[in-house]
Amino acid sequence: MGNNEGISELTTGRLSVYLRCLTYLESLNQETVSSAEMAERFHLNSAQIRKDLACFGDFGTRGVGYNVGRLKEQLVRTLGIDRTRNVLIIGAGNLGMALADYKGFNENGFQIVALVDADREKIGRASRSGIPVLAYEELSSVVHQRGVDIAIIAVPTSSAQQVYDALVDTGVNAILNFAPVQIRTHDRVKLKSVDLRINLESLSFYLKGVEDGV
Amino acid sequence: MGNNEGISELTTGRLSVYLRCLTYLESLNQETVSSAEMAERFHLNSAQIRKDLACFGDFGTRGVGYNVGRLKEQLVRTLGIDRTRNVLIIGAGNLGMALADYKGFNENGFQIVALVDADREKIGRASRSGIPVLAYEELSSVVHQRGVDIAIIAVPTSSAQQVYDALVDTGVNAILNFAPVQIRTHDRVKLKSVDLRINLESLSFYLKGVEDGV
DNA sequence: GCATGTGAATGGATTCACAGCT
DNA sequence: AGCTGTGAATCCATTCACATGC
Repeated sequence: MGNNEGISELTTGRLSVYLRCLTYLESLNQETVSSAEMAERFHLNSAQIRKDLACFGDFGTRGVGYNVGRLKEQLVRTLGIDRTRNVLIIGAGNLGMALADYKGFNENGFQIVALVDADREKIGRASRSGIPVLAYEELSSVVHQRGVDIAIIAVPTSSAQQVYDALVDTGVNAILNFAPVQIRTHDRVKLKSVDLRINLESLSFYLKGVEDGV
Repeated sequence: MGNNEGISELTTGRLSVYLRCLTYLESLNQETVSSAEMAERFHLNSAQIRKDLACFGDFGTRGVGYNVGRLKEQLVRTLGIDRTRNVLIIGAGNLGMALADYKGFNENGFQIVALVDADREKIGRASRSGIPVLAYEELSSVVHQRGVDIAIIAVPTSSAQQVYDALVDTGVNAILNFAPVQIRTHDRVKLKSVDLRINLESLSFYLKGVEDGV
């Protein structure tokens, strides 16, 4: 089925965290782990771990805990990264190029297949690790020919909305946006935004509290 | 004073969004805006806008709305970006370099003062826009001499925790982390993490639902 | 005995709905 | 008449605490 209705993003975000913890435990050759031990080691809450995992099945054994390798496999499947996700980056500027070569984006279920850019100068080049820059005009055919599952928007703010709209038209279902704008979204397509500026401002707000508070 | 206790991060994140919306409205020379109009235009909730703003004072006028310029000024002050925040990036790899030249990090209250790296090869160079790469060994003196307010961790996962600890020792109060690890935190220091991998996995989870659901 | 899985309880955040001001 | 500011109501997430099963 895929009854993932009613699972919050907070929960799925934590699944990613658990997966990472399990990978670490596996590297230590640990066979079994209890929710209490995981909570202790990685500063999490044991009840929350159990509840999150229980959304997707009964993975544990009462009196024993969870089998590290098995639970990890299970999470990989739950997160849908047992198959490879092809990723396309729109915008071959500083950020786009850096993301293309980012390790975490090119392993364990994800693969950057290409970048696209509208700048003639950039087309035909490649990132350091050899990921090619293609023509933005060819967006639609790139998406289809390379089987793109996820698109990353790494263009300037001013063109982010139109890139988003174009991507929706190509039929891509999931988009990660780095441009600091309030995108006008389309229902079918899942959008996640990483807003670097908001993070900095949040830190600034905290600093102000420290400064003014003393 | 600075009674910012009890203000959630969700709220401050939205303040950043409102600030951006107001900047846009200002560029349109709009003098006044109601919470209902903002909600409509930018797909927000009007009651939430009012409640968020009311945490920091009575900025609006009943029957009229909010004065765009005045509210914007107010938010800038509330977020503590009326003064300039000096930012230091640790790690002059692809990501660090890209962030150094990122526009949003070098305007409106933020300024990247330098990068530091442990790699002798990189020290002495500069980013495209001319931000210098200094020696990681000099971390503490760089922080003090350049008046660093915020540090950005852009090093590989394996050294993130030790960089975090070193930063805490220098006395920096706010850190933005890009390494995908569960950092063991220190109370005094505010940490925000941007985990790119979690975002991709969340999109993958969504895609799995679409695929399996049909 | 021990740790999971879960209903019940708590705690937050969002939304509603209206009193109060312009 | 119109819109803010806010208590009350609702919704969602986290945590507690224990019955259940190994």
